Amino acid sequence: MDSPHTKKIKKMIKNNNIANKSNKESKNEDFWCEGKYNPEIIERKWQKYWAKNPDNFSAKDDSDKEKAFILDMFPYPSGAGLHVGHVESYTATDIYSRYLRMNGKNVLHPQGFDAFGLPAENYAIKTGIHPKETISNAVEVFKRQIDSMGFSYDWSREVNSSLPEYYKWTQWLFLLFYKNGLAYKKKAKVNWCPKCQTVLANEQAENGKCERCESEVIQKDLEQWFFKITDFIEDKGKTSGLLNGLEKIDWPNSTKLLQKNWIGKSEGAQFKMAVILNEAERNEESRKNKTRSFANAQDDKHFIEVYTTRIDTVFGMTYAVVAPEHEILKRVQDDIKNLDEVEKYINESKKKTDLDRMEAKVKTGVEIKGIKVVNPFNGEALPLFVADYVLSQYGTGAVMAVPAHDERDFEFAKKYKLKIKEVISGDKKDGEILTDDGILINSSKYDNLNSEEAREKLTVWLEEKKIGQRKINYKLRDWLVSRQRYWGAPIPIIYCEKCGEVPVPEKDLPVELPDDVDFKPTGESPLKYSKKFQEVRCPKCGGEAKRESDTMDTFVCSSWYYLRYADPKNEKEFASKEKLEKWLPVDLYVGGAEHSVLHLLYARFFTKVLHNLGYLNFDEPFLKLRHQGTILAEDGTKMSKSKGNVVNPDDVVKEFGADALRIFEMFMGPLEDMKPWQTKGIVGVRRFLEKVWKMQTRINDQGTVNNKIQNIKLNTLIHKTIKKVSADIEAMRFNTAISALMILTNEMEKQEEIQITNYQLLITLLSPFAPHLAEELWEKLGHNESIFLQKWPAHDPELIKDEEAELIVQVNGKVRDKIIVSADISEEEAKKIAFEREKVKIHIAKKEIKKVIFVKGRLINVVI
RNA sequence: GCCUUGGUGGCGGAAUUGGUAUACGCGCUAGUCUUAGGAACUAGUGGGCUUGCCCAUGAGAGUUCAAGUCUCUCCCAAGGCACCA
Repeated sequence: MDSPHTKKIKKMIKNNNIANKSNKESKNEDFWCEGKYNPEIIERKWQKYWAKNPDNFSAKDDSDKEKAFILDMFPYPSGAGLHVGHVESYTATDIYSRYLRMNGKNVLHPQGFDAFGLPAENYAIKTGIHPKETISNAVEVFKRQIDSMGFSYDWSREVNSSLPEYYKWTQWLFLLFYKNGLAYKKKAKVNWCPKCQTVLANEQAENGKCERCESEVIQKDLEQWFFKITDFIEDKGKTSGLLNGLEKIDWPNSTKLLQKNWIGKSEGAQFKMAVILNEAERNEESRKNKTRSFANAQDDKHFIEVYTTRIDTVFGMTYAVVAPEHEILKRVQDDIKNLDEVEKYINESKKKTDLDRMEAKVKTGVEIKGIKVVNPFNGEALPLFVADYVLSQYGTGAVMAVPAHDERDFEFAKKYKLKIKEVISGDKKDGEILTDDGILINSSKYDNLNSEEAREKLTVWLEEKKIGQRKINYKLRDWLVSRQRYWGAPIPIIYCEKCGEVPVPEKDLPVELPDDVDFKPTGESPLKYSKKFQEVRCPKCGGEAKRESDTMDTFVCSSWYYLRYADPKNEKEFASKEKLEKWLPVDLYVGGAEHSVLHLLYARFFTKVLHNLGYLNFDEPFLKLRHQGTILAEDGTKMSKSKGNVVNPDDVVKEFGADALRIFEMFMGPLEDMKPWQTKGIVGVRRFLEKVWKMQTRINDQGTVNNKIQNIKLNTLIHKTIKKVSADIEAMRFNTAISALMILTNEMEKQEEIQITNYQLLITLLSPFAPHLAEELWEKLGHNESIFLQKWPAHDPELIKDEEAELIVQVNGKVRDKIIVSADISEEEAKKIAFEREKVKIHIAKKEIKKVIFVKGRLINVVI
């Protein structure tokens, strides 16, 4: 089979097998390049070439071609270097970008670094090395590693969130929010370590203990900066809200749902309940009068407000509960008979962190003696409790308790032996309560209504009596953006004794981070210790003033970076309107699912604010979003440094080549799936590349065709492959695209001679996946111009039509035979042929044929 | 507890509107290549037996000429939320 020439080449390859890693390159470089696929050499060669010809990949501000903005989530440059997970998503966007460019699109495909954040600061505390240095070293490593993968980023647009020329605009945006009432200061509960005298992030205060000194963390009210994200939950002006906006973007449903749940919209009713303070008022007559008249009472000592989504169960209320922080407790404290007990409970609750409260499995509470509340619907006087299973921050901080139809109330009522009154009938299991909707019972004139109808009527009643109304609540709170940390963008505010809170004038931006900061934990925001930084003149009155010493949450920096790529060097604006209009919004965004909520929600919020203020002409930043699935270690567990099972891309590139690694990561499975690494699996991909490489020795460039029939079949396959690979790349099904390329390669390999045009098509189809190999082979075929300046091939619809088809013959749905027929065979003809087949005859035997089902070109099913 | 996504050979995974289950790759088996070697080549590879038939897509039922795909019940795994009234 093999020609003498091929045999000779094979022998050469054999004698110099690639497993031999000893460095023989120097001996005879020409020979090596000729005979053997050596990714180490060709990858370096083409990376150099691409670096010298950045125009091949760069985004053109002045081009008329249709734009496409393909974005990766910019990485945090950690000291650990690039991870195989980075490689996975970057390869996906690189393939997509290269494909789009070859299809004539003007592609913006930038990369940058999310360089502020805790790890570098903690490292500085430990080692004394300045975060600036740590980060710049890590960035260098990342860039080298990224380039070694052959990713076609437009480095001329690189951003780094820790550089003053970037965070100047983060600060500018803060001031924009501030001036528009969207950034404000208020007291907020924070985790506070009394020994370190500092605020701790939630993750530093796990289990209520300080990460550093192990002492008990307490909750402390401190002045903190917030962004008013809750203003943008619903549509605002021309801007769609964070909820509605989700409907028009192409994101994974699970991610949209996560955001929805995080926002946590709930629709219900809020109403007032009269508070009875003493025995005298509990007399039947006065209570009734109270019920009817309290709505007009100006003295709010006399009622509490509760929120519920289940007003249909209101007749089942047997008690009410307020959170320990509820203000009613102070207002009525003179009337509380067991004040000592109540105060003790409140104080204990205050000590608990939110985490403790949530983790407490047993509900606790204390009845407030001497006080009753009145259910306005039936005038019943009910006991009032204080219990920390009711959250002060949500709703009104007070709830009506319906133990018959709410799990939490049921649990509490069982423990304190409170009445349980059923008011909804429906199916329920023994020993359990009914929490679903049903038909109302024991609810006076509302009996026999279903829950939904009842909710409507009861709410209307509340509104008519002016004691309540419809109410929508959200779980989402405003975004706390201030951090008592060094390595972040300083908040551009100055405090003057005379003028108070003064924003830093725009001309004075950026407020630069001082270098002369001691990182050792002193207990306060490190910026407080830089005199140079702290002591300033008030921009308004020129008097002595102090700078805000808090920095911004790193999520602020990452909420707008995608906008900066449009105009990364602009010194006058965060980006010019013209360039924003040219490049934004992002057409495809790829990154980890761990950002489903915070980063992606904050970025959407920023976009909506800027749209509302007229800076942007769109209100959703990322039109299409996909997540890359986690790559697990070979044993199916998560890769982690401590387990020592982390795969370093550098090692893989060294052993198998960047092209092999790229293709392998795409071939492992669907992009979004979690999948385990298999070092052996990469061997198959490498073999595939070798096969493509070796085919160059059997090229027929004379245009003669030896086997016409074979050639027609191959042509069909080639055009089918063009169609499939194109469709798969567009749908980001890279695994099946590669599989199709393998099938084509295997088929071409069987040919005695390979037509040069076919080989060129194969290489072109492969080029986005294995860019180095493709460039090298393309050059060897005598082309002077980069393969990436070629047009992506189009398939010929005429050529993908099969002449013949394999018709499946079934009897009663079971496959009994397969026949090769002409693809457009008619039902009559197919029947005729099928009934003549021995295998069919046997199965039909003498039975009567009831029905024949025919699917054109596919199958014929005989039903007996 | 609630929500979401999944469960297909020894492994990673394919499978259009329901229409050949296991494509492609790994691994494995046998063989080939004038030393050896495999990250080379060739062929085979879901299971069972009576060798042309039966059984197989987490389990069980249902709809259909036909189910991995649709419907219901249950089991398991991963991820998210978690006292939000």
